[in-house]
Amino acid sequence: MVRPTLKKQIANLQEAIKETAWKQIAEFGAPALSLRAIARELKITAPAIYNYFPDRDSLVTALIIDAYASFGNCQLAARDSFPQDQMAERLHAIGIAYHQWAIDFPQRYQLIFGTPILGYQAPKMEVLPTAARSLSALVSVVDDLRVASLLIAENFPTVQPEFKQHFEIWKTYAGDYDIFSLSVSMLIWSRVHGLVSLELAGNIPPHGMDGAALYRYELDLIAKQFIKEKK
Amino acid sequence: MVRPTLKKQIANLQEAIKETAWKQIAEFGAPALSLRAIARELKITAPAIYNYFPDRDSLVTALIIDAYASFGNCQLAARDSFPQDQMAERLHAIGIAYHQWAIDFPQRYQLIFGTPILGYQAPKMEVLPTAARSLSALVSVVDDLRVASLLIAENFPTVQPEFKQHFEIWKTYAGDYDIFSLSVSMLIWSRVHGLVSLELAGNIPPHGMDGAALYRYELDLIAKQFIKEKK
DNA sequence: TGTACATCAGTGAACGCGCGTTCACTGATGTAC
DNA sequence: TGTACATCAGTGAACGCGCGTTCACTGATGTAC
Repeated sequence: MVRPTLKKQIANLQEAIKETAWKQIAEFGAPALSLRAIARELKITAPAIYNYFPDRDSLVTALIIDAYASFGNCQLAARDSFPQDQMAERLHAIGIAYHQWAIDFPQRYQLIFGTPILGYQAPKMEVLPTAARSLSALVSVVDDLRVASLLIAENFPTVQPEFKQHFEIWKTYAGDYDIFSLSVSMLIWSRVHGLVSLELAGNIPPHGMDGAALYRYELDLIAKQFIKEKK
Repeated sequence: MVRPTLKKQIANLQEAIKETAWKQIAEFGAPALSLRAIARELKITAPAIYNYFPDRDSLVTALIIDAYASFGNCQLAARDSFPQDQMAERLHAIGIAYHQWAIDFPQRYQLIFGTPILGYQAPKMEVLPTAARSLSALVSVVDDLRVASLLIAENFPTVQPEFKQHFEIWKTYAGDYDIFSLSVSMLIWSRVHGLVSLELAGNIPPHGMDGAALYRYELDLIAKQFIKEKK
């Protein structure tokens, strides 16, 4: 045999399809993701993709799950770069890693946390476990802080009963964490997400103000507002 | 004349096109906005739209400018619902109005502050004045607080020179505000935006936790961190 | 080792569809005399 | 008041395009004997 078989020209076509999809999303946006364009770039025909994904939506779902997994691995690795009793350091590491991952993979970030794609509904059962795991790094550290009595609580208004109930629902997905830890985690997440998404959208106005510097500001402010100094 | 003329069946076609466009964006998302679909709904032919907008992109630009204007009017009205010396009340009103506008017009919010549409580049010169005005309500109140020595400054790290330079650029667009006021405004905006965009994307996880309640939490925390109590 | 056969990844043609944009046109409107 | 005419908003046909998905197929692979 002189020429290599067609099959082996691309070792792992399933992975190649996903990689090419990410490239296209980066260039044209997730809503414009096109099976034919992917096939064209991989020099295969479009129907070949159907051997790996039953339809376009299931490819998108696979991309979303991959993105959550990559993000979650990154968060957990950051957390575990400090021992469990250095919670402030862990929280800071998670924060920095969050920003860095978003800057490194803006398309992945937008796909899982940005404006949802209308006309596409992610199947909850498939996506939720990976999504919940990805946020567990943050929640676990906040909960460790609470257990160590290092969370500043006095600033918080009382949790309304109705509000409490919603958190109870969340707990069934995210694990049995304390309500207070969950609400603090949520606020930290939203602050961090706010800056990151403004930066990714180019709204740190205008002309490339230093997003990373502003981000470090905010991490400090978050720590000051929520964490007691260790005695 | 028995039947009305074709012209007068739709009094203001330009406005009707934009309204229909918003409806379609709400349903299918901005990237899927289609001139033919708009025409179909208005019971006109697609080329008729070209009498009002030279191409698809310029329609999108018009929608963006309208959205900024609506948002800006809402912000300024909220600010002016209290006299100039009640700055904390003004700030709170702006915050509440921000959330309410986003909930009332989620598509408009996503269009101007959400994931940018790849393949569409808004013409800066046309959009910037309206965009800058829309954020001026917040910045002006924060600057009033600073002038009255009611902004808490001690928590802030020193502004780096390079960082300062970026703000100088921004000032040429947003007005001649103090650098410190601008950076505080930016942080307030990002916090508020973070919660709102998580809520709009359905990421206040999961199943409709009370976004408005969490939002009021955060407004309180923002006020506590940035505003001194009046003596 | 050599032949017959089942497997199945990838092909190529075809389907019906919607899109933005162009173009020459039509026909009601409103003005000028 | 009545006629001729210019205006111009909206029409309808056509352009070339890309899309997701289906289907019967082909031809290399690897196995069973």
